[in-house]
Amino acid sequence: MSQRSSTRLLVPPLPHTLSPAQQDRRQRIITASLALLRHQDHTQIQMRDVAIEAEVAIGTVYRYFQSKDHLFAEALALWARDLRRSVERRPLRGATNASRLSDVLQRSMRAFQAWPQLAKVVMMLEASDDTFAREIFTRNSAANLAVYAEALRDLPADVVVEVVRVAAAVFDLQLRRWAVGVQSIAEAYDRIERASRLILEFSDAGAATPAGVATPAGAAKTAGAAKTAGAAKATGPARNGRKPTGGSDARTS
Amino acid sequence: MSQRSSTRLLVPPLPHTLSPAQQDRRQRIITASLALLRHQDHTQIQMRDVAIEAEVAIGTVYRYFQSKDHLFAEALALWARDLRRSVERRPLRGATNASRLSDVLQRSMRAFQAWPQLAKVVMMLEASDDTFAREIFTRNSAANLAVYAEALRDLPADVVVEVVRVAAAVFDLQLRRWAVGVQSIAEAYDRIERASRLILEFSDAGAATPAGVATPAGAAKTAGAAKTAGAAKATGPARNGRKPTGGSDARTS
DNA sequence: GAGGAGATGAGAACGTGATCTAGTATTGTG
DNA sequence: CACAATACTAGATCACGTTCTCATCTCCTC
Repeated sequence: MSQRSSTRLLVPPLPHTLSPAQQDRRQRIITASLALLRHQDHTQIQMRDVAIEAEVAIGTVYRYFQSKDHLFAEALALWARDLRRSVERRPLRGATNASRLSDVLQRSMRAFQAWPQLAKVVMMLEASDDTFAREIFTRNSAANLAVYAEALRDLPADVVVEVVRVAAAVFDLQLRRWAVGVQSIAEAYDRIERASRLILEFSDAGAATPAGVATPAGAAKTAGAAKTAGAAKATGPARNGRKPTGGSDARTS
Repeated sequence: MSQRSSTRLLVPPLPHTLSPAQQDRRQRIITASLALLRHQDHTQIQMRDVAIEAEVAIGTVYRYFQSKDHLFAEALALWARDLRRSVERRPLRGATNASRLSDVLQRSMRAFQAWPQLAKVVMMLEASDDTFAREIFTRNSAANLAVYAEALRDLPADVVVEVVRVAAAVFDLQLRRWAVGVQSIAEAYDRIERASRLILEFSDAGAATPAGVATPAGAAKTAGAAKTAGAAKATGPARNGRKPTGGSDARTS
């Protein structure tokens, strides 16, 4: 949390309980934060900046959002919802589970590549203590798992669950390493492909996988694949209208 | 970083360039932060508290450490170095790569279980912008990879690299989910075991692995394994004196 | 021993997330 | 329409990481 121990008694209202004018005001604040995020990291955006951009008082920002973390969690969620529509227009590529999994992960990575400031927001939210921010972030993460699962076919449900968990872990780590500058975006793509193959090696053994785990030629091919992966991070509801898996995780906290 | 844009010209000196009195003072600050971390989260520890505990002025704390993040990165590193000695006294358990990998990961998890505040420190450091903190944290992460690699036998070097990267990603995610309360410690152990088996399924197919990927009995066994895993997170130099793998990653930033 | 350079101490000051205050505007109810 | 309740505004204030200031101490050199 922040510098002043929390004594505020009024919690942010649930969005659906707001009047139309309030919903508009709340949304304006979120879009203002995204607009500012286009030009600078969240660490450089002050809440007073957001208030000015949204044309509300600073107290109004805190009326709707518990904290800066909470606000940026909603901003990330808004971005993710918008991106769902675009990713639904592009079917996953690949003849094997590994290649399709790699494809969806690399699309997600590519979306962040286009807006690196959001990667830093993810980092922040992963470490956030704010319970409102955490809820929103957890829902997003669960939606990610559902989308990753759609890349997998002909596997038992329990195996799918495990695979997408490992895949999500890999993605998080690669995103982080890129976001903090420890590795290049090309390396991130490469590692995603390699890990996808490793994780699903048992399931794709019978498929026509031309490259092994660690061939230099494979690395070059990966860079090419990254170029052709055009969609964004798929974080929305499953395409069949299924509930996001893991959604109950957020409810237990 | 923090509330005041950084204008300080004097960077923290490298520890080995300090006089004996200064090294003692610096170390006192680090141990003071660890002592305070025994009773509260790092978010509740103020730098003035650390200064008082270490019996130095607040300016002296900032003489040796760039930021609060930097200080707690060194505190974590000190803890990790101490724990190397204890993990070196216990050979890894298991007849297969998956079981040995699971063992070392679960030992690491157990060390955090004994001191949960440190898990929150890891979360913070993963998102930290402070370059000094980042360097120390990156070195630690690289040392982790080296230790995980020692659990793997009879695998090509490039496969080992890939496996330990995925394993580290899984560990990070499980640690985080437990630290923020999204899952229990038992679940974290369980997921570590499952992921280890999944990742290494291709290599352990010929070994005598009695449990499948998702048996309830396996889950119960995992809890037992956690009880017997007594050592801490092995983060130090490789036992054979080998250089930590991935160490060059930190040098490139 | 004297003097200078560097380090440390004590505490003030700065900056930004977050909370509070007093006045004004809007909405809901009788 | 009048009044009460609620919401918003503008800006002051608080808290803690961080930086700065001035006085004092320690160490080194001549």
